[in-house]
Amino acid sequence: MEVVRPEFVPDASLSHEDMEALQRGIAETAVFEDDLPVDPARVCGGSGGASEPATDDAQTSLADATDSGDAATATDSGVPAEAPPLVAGVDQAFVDDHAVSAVVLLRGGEVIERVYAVEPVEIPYIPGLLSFREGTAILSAFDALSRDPDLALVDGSGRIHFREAGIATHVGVTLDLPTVGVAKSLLCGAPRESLDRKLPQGARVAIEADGDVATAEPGTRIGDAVQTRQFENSDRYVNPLIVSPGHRVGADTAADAVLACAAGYKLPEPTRLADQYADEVKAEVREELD
DNA sequence: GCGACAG
DNA sequence: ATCTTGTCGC
Repeated sequence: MEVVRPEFVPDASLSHEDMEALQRGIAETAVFEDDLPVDPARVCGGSGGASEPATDDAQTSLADATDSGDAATATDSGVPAEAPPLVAGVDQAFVDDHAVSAVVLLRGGEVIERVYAVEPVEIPYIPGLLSFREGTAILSAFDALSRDPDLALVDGSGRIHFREAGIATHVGVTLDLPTVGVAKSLLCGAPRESLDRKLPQGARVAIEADGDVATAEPGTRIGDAVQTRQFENSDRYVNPLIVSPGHRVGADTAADAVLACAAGYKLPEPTRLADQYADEVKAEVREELD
């Protein structure tokens, strides 16, 4: 798919000041409410999501996958059955000075396409400016994708960001694609309840803007901590994921989508499979580098 | 000056 | 993110 807003394409040669200015523009353009082409409740596996105590039923097929032919959508029973939404997962891996961005596209829990791109990284990791380091590789991978996803889950923050323009928001606005940010730790903002305790699977704790979020009124809900997985018979516990709207998705739907895509692992399937694919590609790309 | 910070 | 053994839980 292609870039819809060229003015927001991440440019690593900008000064930090200009990068921040660009982020403010991105945040003003971003839509933090539902504006999806599909029913958010059906985003992933045809069945439910993770709300059930993890029995080891469908552990999902190992992704090797070439793909499938296109099955027609038409049904001959009375009502036209809509095909499940196309959900993409995005994640990166690094090899020396190169970023490997992987995008895995799923429909009803099935992998239908996988693409990747390798781009040299121009700048170091700087909290708050992550998209300027990884954005080029991500857009390059999306350019190789043959169809447009209905929704994409991106590793990292979306609205939970100092200027409400995390990597999920940056990518979403640039492509005008509905996105959700899925991070493993909190960049900024304040949980309304302590996260240092064992939360039950399916639980959500709102994250609100605090003084670190320069563009939002303190108290604004900018995302949630979401418990996609939890141990049953143990004193140990799994930390929640930090989920936030990227673009064209509200906080409730962002959390709904992540929980709907959870299949027994902490990470939702799209992101988990993209993470796995990025590692595979990394191993191969590792050699063809001088 | 100090703290604090996705991947 | 990346470098890694063992350990725990399901």
